[in-house]
Amino acid sequence: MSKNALPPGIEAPRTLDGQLCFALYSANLAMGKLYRQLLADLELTYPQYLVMLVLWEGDGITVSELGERLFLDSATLTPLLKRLQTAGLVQRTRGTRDERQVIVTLTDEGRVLREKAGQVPVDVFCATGCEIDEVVGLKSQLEKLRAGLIDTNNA
Amino acid sequence: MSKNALPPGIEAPRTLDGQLCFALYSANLAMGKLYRQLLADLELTYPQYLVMLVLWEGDGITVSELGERLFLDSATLTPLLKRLQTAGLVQRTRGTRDERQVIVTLTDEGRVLREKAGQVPVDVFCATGCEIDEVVGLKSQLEKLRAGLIDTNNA
DNA sequence: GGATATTCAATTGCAAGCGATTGAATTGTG
DNA sequence: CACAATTCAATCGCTTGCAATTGAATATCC
Repeated sequence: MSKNALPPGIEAPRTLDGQLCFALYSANLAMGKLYRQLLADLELTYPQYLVMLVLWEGDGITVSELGERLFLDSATLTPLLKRLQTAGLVQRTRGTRDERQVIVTLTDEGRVLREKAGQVPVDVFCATGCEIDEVVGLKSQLEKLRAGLIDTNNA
Repeated sequence: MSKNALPPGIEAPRTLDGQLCFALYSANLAMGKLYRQLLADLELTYPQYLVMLVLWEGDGITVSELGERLFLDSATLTPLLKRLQTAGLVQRTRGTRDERQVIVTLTDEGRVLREKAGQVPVDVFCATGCEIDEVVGLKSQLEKLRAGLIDTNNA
């Protein structure tokens, strides 16, 4: 059962540019391209940067916990974390209490990288060409959308 | 030169959840998962569906034109179009006037699929859990963001 | 305790997405 | 006309992202 219906007289869009999904899809692609440039110096990809953001907030967490934060699963995270480990930014150790778990920890090098990454959010904000209020509002609208979509997916 | 700076006293966010990029990234992932479900019957992936949307608006266009609409390049589109061709939805023919170009045309089967896809946008709207006004506003905000980002990328 | 179910990370196979390059066709310029 | 520059699609190599499965460790239930 859907929460809401289209109001009478309103037609669902049939064109690419009429769709919310495409605005979301293409804005996300554009954001990814921006980050690729900004992260080139750090030798991080965009998803790798998101993982590092979580770890900079607090490391020593499991792959599952990382996945819950990022809405990703082990099929995506395991190879990504191996690459971060190869890059020397992260350590992966089996949990002692529960040997099924893998605990992800920052290396010193990984911690140091945080400083180098400090300018990235500022540069991103500048690149948006939006006012701060717009960015804040857009973020919360996207979070609401995400919540609605996830809610529907699990219904 | 950036269009705007952070207002004094406002700090750039350092957390994952403080970032616009992550809201965008994760909302886009959630949207992709929804579309995967909705498109399963049609045996289309999400990007393939976007390509079909363009072609349903008007086919007989080149790979480049498709790429301009979708903000994708041939490295992404060529393999995708080959899969659509294998699926019998699309024809690819070298241009006669300019043999560098490849013209993408719908097959009858591809045209028929349009009807089956008619319910998708309605279902997506329902799944958002948002009001129509919110969706419309969010779409235009995302388009503005996209424009700003692309503008910056090409600066 | 022992069988069963669940949880966790890893793996496989596939489809994007893109930087970089290639080769062919066309355009532009002298 | 000839030759350089440009355009176009295709290709290569790499990194996501995910459904489905696997195997090991743990939890649950009788």
